[in-house]
Amino acid sequence: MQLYKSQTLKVYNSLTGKKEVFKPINEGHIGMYVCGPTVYSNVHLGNCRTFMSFDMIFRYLKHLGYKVRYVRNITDAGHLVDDAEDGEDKIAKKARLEQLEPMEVVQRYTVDFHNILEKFNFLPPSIEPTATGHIIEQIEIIKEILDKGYAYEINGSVYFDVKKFNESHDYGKLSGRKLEDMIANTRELAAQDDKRSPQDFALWKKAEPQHIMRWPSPWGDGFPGWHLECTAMSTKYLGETFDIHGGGMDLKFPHHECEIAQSEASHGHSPVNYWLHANMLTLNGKKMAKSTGNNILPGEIFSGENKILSKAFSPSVVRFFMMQAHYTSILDLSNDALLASEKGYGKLMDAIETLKGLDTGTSSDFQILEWKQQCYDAMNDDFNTPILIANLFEAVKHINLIKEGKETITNEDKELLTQVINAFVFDVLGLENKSMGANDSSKLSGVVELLIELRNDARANKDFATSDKIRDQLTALGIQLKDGKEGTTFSVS
RNA sequence: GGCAUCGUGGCCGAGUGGCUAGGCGCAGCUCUGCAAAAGCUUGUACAGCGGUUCGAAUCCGCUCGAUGCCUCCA
Repeated sequence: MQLYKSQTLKVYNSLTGKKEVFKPINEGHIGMYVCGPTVYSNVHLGNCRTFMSFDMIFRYLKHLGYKVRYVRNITDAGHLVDDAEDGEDKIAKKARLEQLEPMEVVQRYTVDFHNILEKFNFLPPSIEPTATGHIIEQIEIIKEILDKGYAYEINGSVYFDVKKFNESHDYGKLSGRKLEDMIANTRELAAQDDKRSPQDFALWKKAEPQHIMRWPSPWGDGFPGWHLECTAMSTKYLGETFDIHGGGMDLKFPHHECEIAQSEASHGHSPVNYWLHANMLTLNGKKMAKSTGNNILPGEIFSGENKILSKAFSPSVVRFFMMQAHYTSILDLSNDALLASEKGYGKLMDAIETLKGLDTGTSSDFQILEWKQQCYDAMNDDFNTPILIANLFEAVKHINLIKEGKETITNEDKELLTQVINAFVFDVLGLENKSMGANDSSKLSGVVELLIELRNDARANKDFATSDKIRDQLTALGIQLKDGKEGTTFSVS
């Protein structure tokens, strides 16, 4: 039997503002769409957090036995740099600045994006479609919206008529905005453009002669509006209504609001049952911004080449750090916080190593089944990874007590514990055991075992000068010796 | 200016109308030749001011502060 039949998953739906029992449209199957990156520069860490949250969600849904089609797009066209006047595409602008073909920019940063995600141990999505690969689908949707009367064409561009749409639909229901308020608060300096009202947004933009990214359309050469690709691609691969749509909080308005409007206008019904929004990452309590220098790239964390952190941190440690916070909370990254996570991560991994070699007995002091359900309860409560991790540390405590001979565990329970802990740590949280222990390279392991033996001989002879020299020099090399009841083990940092 | 979210102990970060979150750090103890590791024990909280309640950090109001959105943005 699939796990989802016995576990009740609840998710926080941004659309209703409530935690709701999750029920897919087709039993056993889930369609999930997440807004991916615009590939005009290196992915920054905040981006990674959002995608990591949905990677974890994807992993847990799969763990529960669902068949998930996870679509995460690559935006390689369509996002405007400024509003009306030059109408220049972000990608095109970067291409001009770097003297590259637009697709060269796209390729470079797509590769960077994939590299970083791989380091973070992301699962690849089921489909990773690009905006430029779906121009035809986007044009089709524009036609439908025009046919239904919710858009107008002017000077080779097509705009979505928000006011008209709002007469029969609720524009703003996701972000809790009222069109009247938006109109009242419109800034004065709205530049000259063809829009009937500032709230309207472009479905198709006419390309000026110098604009290098352009496609033919019924309205002339141009390029698609910046919200349309997600509607086109989610509809194509997941259908007109699908289960989960995710993205960063900052996309709630206007991006996701516009997606809803486009879908409702063209298809006549709401596109998504559960809207999930991942929250922002701040750096030292402030928002990340290139302009202020309060910014860090994932690669700079892994290499340690940055001015913000005292040392390098591995992708797994960063992942563990992010999993220690709930995905809907703002998370603040700082040196102290990463340092603390690194220690905790090491403790967890050490315990998983210890578990392998644990002696078993005739009874268990640790109620594994009860604990196991607590782990599921945590994840079922809107993917509460911090609580899951707290539960994992409960297990760590027992593992260490058993190792010290203060508690016992049966063989059967040990196997169950191993299975559950591996499932949650590696499959669901997506952590990797990069801190090698004795299972690392056998040569290193052999050498350290030899040194441990020599040290123990020295200790037996009360030659503490020699034994301390071995221990201290190994420590200096990053190899920590751990004396226990059952002998000495080591870990490499 | 408008909308939204949030404000927890030395740091990070869960949660909740009355019952230990957890990690890191600090202190004491056990173990150790000494340490480290591990275990045990302990302290320091719920932004401020009012209100609802038998009882609120948890609900309501106000104030202050932070973050996000309102223009592309995970």
